[in-house]
Amino acid sequence: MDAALALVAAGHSLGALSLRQLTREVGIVPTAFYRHFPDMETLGLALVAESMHSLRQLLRAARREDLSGSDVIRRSVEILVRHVHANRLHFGFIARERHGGNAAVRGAIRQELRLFESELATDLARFPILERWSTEDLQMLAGLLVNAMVSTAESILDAPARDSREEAAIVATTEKQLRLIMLGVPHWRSDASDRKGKDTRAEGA
Amino acid sequence: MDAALALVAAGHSLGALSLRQLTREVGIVPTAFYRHFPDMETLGLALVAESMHSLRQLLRAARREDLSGSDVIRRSVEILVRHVHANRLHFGFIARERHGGNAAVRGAIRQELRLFESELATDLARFPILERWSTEDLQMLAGLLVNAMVSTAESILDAPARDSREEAAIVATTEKQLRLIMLGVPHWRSDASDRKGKDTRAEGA
DNA sequence: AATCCATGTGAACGACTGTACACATCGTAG
DNA sequence: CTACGATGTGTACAGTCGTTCACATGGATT
Repeated sequence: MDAALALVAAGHSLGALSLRQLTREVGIVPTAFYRHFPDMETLGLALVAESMHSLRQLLRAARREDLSGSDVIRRSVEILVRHVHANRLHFGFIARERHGGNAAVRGAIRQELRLFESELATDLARFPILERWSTEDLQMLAGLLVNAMVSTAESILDAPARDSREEAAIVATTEKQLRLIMLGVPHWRSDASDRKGKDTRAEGA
Repeated sequence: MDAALALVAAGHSLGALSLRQLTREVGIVPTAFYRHFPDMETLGLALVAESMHSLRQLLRAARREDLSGSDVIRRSVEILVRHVHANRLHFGFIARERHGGNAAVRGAIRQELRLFESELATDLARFPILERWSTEDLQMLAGLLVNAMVSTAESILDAPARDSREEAAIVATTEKQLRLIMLGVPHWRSDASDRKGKDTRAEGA
């Protein structure tokens, strides 16, 4: 599995990765692959599971820290960046295969990401400002945040080298974006979402 | 190029697409490929250019409509959805290859997307609420919006069928997210972004 | 009418691919 | 000590791959 992650990080998508290449990298003979997985697809699913474990640890790390201060955003992003670097291969794999190749792998990633959003949503519910938010709205917010998170992670991974100036710029922009999102939170009214029908459908009383 | 788009949409990433497969789909002999492109990579770059043209037309369509009303968001998302469906293959190609395979193709897409963000930023500048925003802040906002846009497009493309209930849910969530972002805009103060250094660096006067 | 250029063809090559099968090795549980 | 299960090896085969080269064709330019 490590070899597969390394090769995927080196440029191939999982679908373009040949069984023989993989076993060559590991140092075993091609047929030995079948001792461990019946399929490349099965390998892919295993890698999804492993990578998602890394992602969950990100949430757990965030939970451990006390994020109640005024610089929640800065510290959250910092945790994110640290974890992306510590698990480069896992994050890279998810980024690559999220829309890339095999349908089953793609489906697994999508489902896991949805689950991840739900987890984040329940964490968000603990913040005083979000106390009164409905579950759906929390989910919506979580989606927005996960989205920003994933895209930041992808940008960092694409950046040429660690500790580059480019990475600092990415982080700064992400922090700004999160701050802008959070500025809207106190003024949010969920029911405004149903107003879009007000022109076409009369609403009595 | 159409055949390549079709095959990529059918599941292969561009890197996993074989020259022979492609020419088989077109109905010509493998060697005839070289009459048009020296490389698969070159084909990829051509497809990036073509697909980006579709994206730009999205902006142009948005400019044509008068978006000054109170339901800017709803109508913008509607334009997006319409264009995604009208150019399924192009959007799908970009989504797939953005983090997928060939490094050159990936680089081209990233660069073009940055350009696209800049275009959107200058369009945003025309809105009265954003009149006084700095260029960088506009770029930041544009990045956030493009991000949401791209991710919405990807979700729509992954949704099972057109006109599905799933798609309606995606659209609704996206509209909510955009509305939340826009709620923050009136309260934005750019200089707050530099406050993060206030602990470590003394700021006189 | 003669010529050229763009496009497509066909055969051929050596390299790589996935997978089947019989066999080797070796740590460990009985 | 023996037997077994897990893991790896070697050989083999038929299919696909990218790329080469000489050749065909047919519409447009002269």
